[in-house]
Amino acid sequence: MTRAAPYDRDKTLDRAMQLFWSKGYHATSLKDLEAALDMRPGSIYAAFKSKDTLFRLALERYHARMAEVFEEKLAETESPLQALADWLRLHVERRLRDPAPPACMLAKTSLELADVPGEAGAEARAYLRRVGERFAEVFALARARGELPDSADPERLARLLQAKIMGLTVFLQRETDPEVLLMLADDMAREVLALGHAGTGAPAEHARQG
Amino acid sequence: MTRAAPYDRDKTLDRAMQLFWSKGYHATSLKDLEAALDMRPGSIYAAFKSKDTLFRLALERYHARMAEVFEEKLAETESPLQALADWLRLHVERRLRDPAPPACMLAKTSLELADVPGEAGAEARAYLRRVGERFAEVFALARARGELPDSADPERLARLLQAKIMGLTVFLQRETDPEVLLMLADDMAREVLALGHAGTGAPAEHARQG
DNA sequence: GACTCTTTTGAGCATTCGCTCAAATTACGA
DNA sequence: TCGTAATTTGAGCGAATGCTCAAAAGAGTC
Repeated sequence: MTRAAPYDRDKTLDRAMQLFWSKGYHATSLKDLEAALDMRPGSIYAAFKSKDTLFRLALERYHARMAEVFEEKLAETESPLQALADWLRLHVERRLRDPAPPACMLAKTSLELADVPGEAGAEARAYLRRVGERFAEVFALARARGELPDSADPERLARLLQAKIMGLTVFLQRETDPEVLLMLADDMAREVLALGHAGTGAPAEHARQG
Repeated sequence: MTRAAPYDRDKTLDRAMQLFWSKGYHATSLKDLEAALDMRPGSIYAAFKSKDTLFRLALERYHARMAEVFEEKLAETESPLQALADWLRLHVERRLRDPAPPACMLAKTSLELADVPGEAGAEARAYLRRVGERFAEVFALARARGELPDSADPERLARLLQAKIMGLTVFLQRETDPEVLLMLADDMAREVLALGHAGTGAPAEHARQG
């Protein structure tokens, strides 16, 4: 090796992720990327091959970051159900503090690149599927610990939760009042915790197996 | 007047809506529109002024269509709560039958045009706000009829419901199994109906006022 | 300092973008 | 049948798009 790349690949990918996350794939031009990464076109293509590839690296990074925060919360909380509820609230609190885009990048991409040829849209949907599977594992764990009735269907609960979360992040885009948003996250968190109180034959017995 | 336009403006707008709905704003080129509307660029600009204007007309149309179906269901059902639940299921059933794009065009647009200058994104968010207000009216009606406890907060319930619906439509994009989707709609419908059984001091007392 | 290998540079490619406008076409009244 | 005004046409505009590549610049070895 005779010359090291002067840029920090990690920070560069972070900036690309931030930009793509906020503007989406199509609305982000190479001029935008050149400015954000402080690199000239040739360097960008030498380092990342194409706009498409760079976008997919940004997607992968986004997924990894989100999973990291989630697993952290899960590890530090006794009850899996409580961890899900806490994470929901934490998610909104973070978005109120950070200048990060409010909506989920995976959901955004899945929608933007729905009928557009290319792998990026399908890739985003694959990541979403993995997130859903992880939620199902957590619900299964909760059931094994007796937090959920035996009749509970982890996959079904996971889909319901994931749909709610994606809806929450879409909602974050149109609403800015912190109080309202925290209330919404709280309502969803309560619905998760209420699953634990069910199985008594009482109300809120949605999402049973079969 | 000496020459009538040969095209049917209503059908033309429908086709434009379908195209924008499915591909989004940026991924839809004028070439695509020319083909879908069977019009040459000059005619399109004479009739609709610009791509942006045409897109906003498509948005308006989408909102009107959705509102129409909703109001119809509401009018034909005794209980407002039941109407909401039925409409939720109806929505998914329709998407399974029709070849229409699965995701809500308003949510899609709100996300795609989040950080992009222009009015279209804000307009989509304004329509979403109107939908939310309508939901709140329906919940208020349910409360007035005694279907909900006096302590219920219609606006809060409306936000929760709307977030769930948007999440549902995002979910529709990644999942295609009809059984799974109907199950999900059913779970959400049940959560709406469960609100009616609350107020007994039992579980599922989320979304109270204050 | 000269040589080598790697990386950056940026002018500029081909293509596509949204859009315009002078000319051709059409349907009506006289 | 003709004149007229509204409408359609499509070649093509200027600008922007994603991207390339020959040349320049830098970091290491001797």
